[in-house]
Amino acid sequence: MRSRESLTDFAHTLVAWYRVNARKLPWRETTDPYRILVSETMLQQTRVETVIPYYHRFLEAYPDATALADAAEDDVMKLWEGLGYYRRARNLHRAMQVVRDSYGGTIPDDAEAVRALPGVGPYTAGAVMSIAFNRPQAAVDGNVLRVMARYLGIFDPIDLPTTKRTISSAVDRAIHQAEPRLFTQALMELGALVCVPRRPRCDACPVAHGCLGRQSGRAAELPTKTPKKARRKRTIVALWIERDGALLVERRSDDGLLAGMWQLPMTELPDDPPYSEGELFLAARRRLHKLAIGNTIEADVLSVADQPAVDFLAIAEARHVFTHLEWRVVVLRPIGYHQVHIASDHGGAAWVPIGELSKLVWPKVYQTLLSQLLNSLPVHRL
DNA sequence: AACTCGGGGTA
DNA sequence: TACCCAGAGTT
Repeated sequence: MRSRESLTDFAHTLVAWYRVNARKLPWRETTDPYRILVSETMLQQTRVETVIPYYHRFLEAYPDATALADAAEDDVMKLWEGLGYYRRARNLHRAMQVVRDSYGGTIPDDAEAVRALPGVGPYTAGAVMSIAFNRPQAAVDGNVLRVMARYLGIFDPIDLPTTKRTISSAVDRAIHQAEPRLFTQALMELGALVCVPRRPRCDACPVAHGCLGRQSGRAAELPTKTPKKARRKRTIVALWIERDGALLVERRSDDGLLAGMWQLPMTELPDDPPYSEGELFLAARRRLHKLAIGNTIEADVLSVADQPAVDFLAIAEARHVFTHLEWRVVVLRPIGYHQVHIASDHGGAAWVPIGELSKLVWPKVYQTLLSQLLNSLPVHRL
């Protein structure tokens, strides 16, 4: 481990570099802990350029903690739509309700209280404490893990808790040697601009002289990570059922993937692809059957779900890659019967006028499919 | 310690 | 493709 002297030099050099090279970012115009927390939450696993427009819209709608606490969850989700990791939005909403109810609407200058808020982990707590309150508490994100693994010459995988602790304690010591607010951002800024994942720009690095990774000649190989499992693939059969200018849609479960968001009525096929067209149609027929149970329609057609009396037309297809999962979504439109009488209270589905679809919160893959289908298809009648 | 949870930019 | 991004929560 490094001596206090070298950590002091490291901290001072880094901050001096940051004062000259810092990017101008919206959340650097303030030290309001609420705004810092909003930005840090949005920035979790998300790039700066992606966050900026969301940050502006969100703070315009909810300028302070109480405004967010008082908002309806669906409205909060609508502003988060497309940003991903939607649990972040629910947790931030709940966190501000705690702040409203327990702290009078002001985020407390208290590390334990901040860390206890929903959605606030070790990194975000450190970021809020150091950036907003200028307290010497380490904020260790992916940038910092990479920078420190290289600077300290750590070849152990950075995703291991023990490695994270080693780096975190080094940063905890270093942050005392400089102004915390600047040091935290300087370390991340170095990772974003100079000590980048591939081909680090060591020639432009202010602390290259003390970097063990560079001295070993293997800086670009760092950090190491444990190998991860391959993504599994799934096939989704979704139904396009339109009637009188309304579309049949359904809401996802309140927990799990894309919790509470809207989608076309669908079934996720149980196994890995590939599936034949016949298997897709069979799954679609079964889903349609569930939607139609208890209704007057086509009892003769749908009562025997496995009989191919209803046919389908594939009208759209999209692939979507999640972190641990890959979807192929096939949209099928039933043909071969005249009318569908499906009440909104069957199978969890609801009829929504096409003009009002945009009021709902949609996962990206369904946004893509809907815009394709609503723009390209002629108005079709069932 | 492993797994879940989005979406997009980049080589 | 594969990796990575201002990670947190659950099991």
